[in-house]
Amino acid sequence: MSIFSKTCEYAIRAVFFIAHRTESGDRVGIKEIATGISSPEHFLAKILQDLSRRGIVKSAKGPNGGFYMDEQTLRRPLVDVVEAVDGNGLFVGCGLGLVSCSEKKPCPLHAEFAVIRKNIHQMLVKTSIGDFTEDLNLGITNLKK
Amino acid sequence: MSIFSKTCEYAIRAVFFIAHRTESGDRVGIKEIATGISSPEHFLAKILQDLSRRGIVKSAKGPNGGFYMDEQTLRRPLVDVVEAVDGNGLFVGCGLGLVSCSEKKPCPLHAEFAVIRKNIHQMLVKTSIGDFTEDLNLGITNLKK
DNA sequence: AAAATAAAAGATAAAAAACTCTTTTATTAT
DNA sequence: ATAATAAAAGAGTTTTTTATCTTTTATTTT
Repeated sequence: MSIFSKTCEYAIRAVFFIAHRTESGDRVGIKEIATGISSPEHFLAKILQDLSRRGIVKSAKGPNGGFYMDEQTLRRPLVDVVEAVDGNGLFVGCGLGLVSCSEKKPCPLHAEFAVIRKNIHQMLVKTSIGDFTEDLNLGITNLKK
Repeated sequence: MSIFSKTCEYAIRAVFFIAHRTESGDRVGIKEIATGISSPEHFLAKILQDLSRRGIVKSAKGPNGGFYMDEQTLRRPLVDVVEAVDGNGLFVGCGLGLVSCSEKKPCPLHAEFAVIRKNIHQMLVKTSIGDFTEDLNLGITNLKK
């Protein structure tokens, strides 16, 4: 198990990649993104179609088409990407899978999980898609394999 | 997505239940555990077989048989249960799924995830299976549905 | 020894997640 | 208008996870 689903990992890596490649305003094709983040091309295509429908990335068909981002999408918090793909199960909901778990009727790990869930949520709310472009440009960080 | 797999959620709930029901030293059957934690009986049986092989729970066949725990297993940290079922992917490994991600060649969220992973790990190391028995006995916490 | 009990083991089935391939639609450039 | 390009959409397949059912093995009680 990892924190995010595979789909969500690809989604986050893809939006980082697009942000980093479209600062100048131009577009980047699915093939280039897929190789750039080491993901299966057609599977990623499905994911980006979905993110596009939800307005998290922009896309254009035809020659010189591809995926890109505008100032507004670059400022969207990471939590928007995660929620679009994996839903909010990571932030709400019981760590032990109990639907009835609540402050009143808590599971044994309720308090412990509250802290962890809050940490994850805050991290994803504080960070925006565009925040990571500079380090990628500088080669400090990396999205491949 | 939730933090743990369904299997792991059942496993944790089951060990809590067994700990809580076997303080007095007696054994509890798979049927009783399954209804006590709202899990599918045969699926849970598989999980407990595995935990039993790994020494995380004890079991005995035949009349008056069932699952139980001794002092030693009650003191084992929760992380042992999680690692037995879900592996250590939650504590080690990259949040974005990059196998090559490291301090030297980090993914963009490397630092952010380091904190979260450490939180989760510490929580699971600090808490033991037996730590939750009292609250369950008092009816403060709950393992059903 | 025989019957009853309960976990272990084996074999299968259903559902969800991950992944692939093909066709269609929109856009641009010639 | 035509050809070329690239995403969108549709229709699968494969793998993993979750779940069920049946048979076997070990243990206890009578």
